[in-house]
Amino acid sequence: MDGVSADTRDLILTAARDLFADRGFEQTSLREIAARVGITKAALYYHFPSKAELLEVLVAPAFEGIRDVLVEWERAEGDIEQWQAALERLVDWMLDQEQLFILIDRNIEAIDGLAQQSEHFDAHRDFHDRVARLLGDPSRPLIDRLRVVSAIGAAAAMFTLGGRVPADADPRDVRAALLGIVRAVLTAEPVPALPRPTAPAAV
Amino acid sequence: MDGVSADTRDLILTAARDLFADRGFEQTSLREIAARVGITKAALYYHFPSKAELLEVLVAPAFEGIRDVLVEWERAEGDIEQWQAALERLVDWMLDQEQLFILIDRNIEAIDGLAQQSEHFDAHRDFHDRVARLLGDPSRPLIDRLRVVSAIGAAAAMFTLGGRVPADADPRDVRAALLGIVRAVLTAEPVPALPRPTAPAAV
DNA sequence: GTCTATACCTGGATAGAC
DNA sequence: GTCTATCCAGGTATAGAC
Repeated sequence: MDGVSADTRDLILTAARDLFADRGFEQTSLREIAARVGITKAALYYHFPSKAELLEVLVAPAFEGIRDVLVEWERAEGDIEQWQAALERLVDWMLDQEQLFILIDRNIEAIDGLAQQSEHFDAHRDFHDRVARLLGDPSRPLIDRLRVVSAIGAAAAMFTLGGRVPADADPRDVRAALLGIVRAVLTAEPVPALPRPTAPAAV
Repeated sequence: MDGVSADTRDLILTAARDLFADRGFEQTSLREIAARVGITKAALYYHFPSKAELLEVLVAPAFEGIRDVLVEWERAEGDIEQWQAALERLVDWMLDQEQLFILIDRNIEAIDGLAQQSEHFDAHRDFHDRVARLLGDPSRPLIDRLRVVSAIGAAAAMFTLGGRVPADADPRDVRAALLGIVRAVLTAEPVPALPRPTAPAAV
């Protein structure tokens, strides 16, 4: 049979994922993708109606994964243990889908822009809306809002700032460290105004 | 007199900053910038040699500010109080330069891409190098590396995920919360392997 | 059903007139 | 210091070969 023969559509998706993750969505031309697959630029349009939809097909599953976590946050108002559990799943998912997550982070601006115009990218819009709603919800204590948002940022920072998991580290240790950090953020207390002697040097 | 008359170069920079922050670098055409200033697209090229350099002039001071914080991290190996002090300056700087920071975060992918090709964007490359070096340094405990990187991610998450400071919040409360979160991350301990995320962990 | 050839439009960039 | 004219690359779209 042809169970092994990756069809053109899959080859296109693979080439696009690698190029988008490497040099970014905007910096990747359809000509490059077509060349890597071995077809012409126009042939892409038989398989995908636009460059944007190519990106969406790649990232949609990821945002659906994050959405599930956020939905639980909303359900579990103020319950830190529930949040911690949801964050744990997010951390595991990030470690699992490392490549995909890097792609999303690198191209978050492109995804943002496309989501505003396109009728697609529903999952992304949904994610963005939920975060904004959470952050701006006056019915919750400010510290709780910042705890949740900062916990996501802390968990993702390794990817957003560093790019990848340190090669010399045991993945289990990384997981343990990230979970500990997440828990610390979720239970963090505001610091009363500290008079720091060091003058905040202006930029 | 022309003391008040902002010259064309300043008008271009202002228009570019607003447009880049609003719809993003790639999505903003030189035509739009020129139109907002009231000149033609080609006229921009008298003031700036390329679209990329326009962006660099805008963001360079910011990366120099971050670099100073990172330099201190490297100096203060393992000294959490030193890191906390550096992070405090970073938080204050973010809250001060909110608009600029949002611009950078929105366009980090474009900046990344341009920094790879251009001989400019030195400050950005330097920042990126230092984070990667810190994260991959086997001579430091893994937990310390992740603490520092995650602390930056936690502090910046409000901007990277939410977009801006909640309108209803007192800036001093936001600062106190962020500093508390940063401190919690810097002192976070790894969580021993938990068998089940849903287990009612007693804390 | 799959792909090539080709044309169109927008956007970044340059040259040269004024 | 600003403009017109022009070029080239890239995303988009269609017609038609196989």
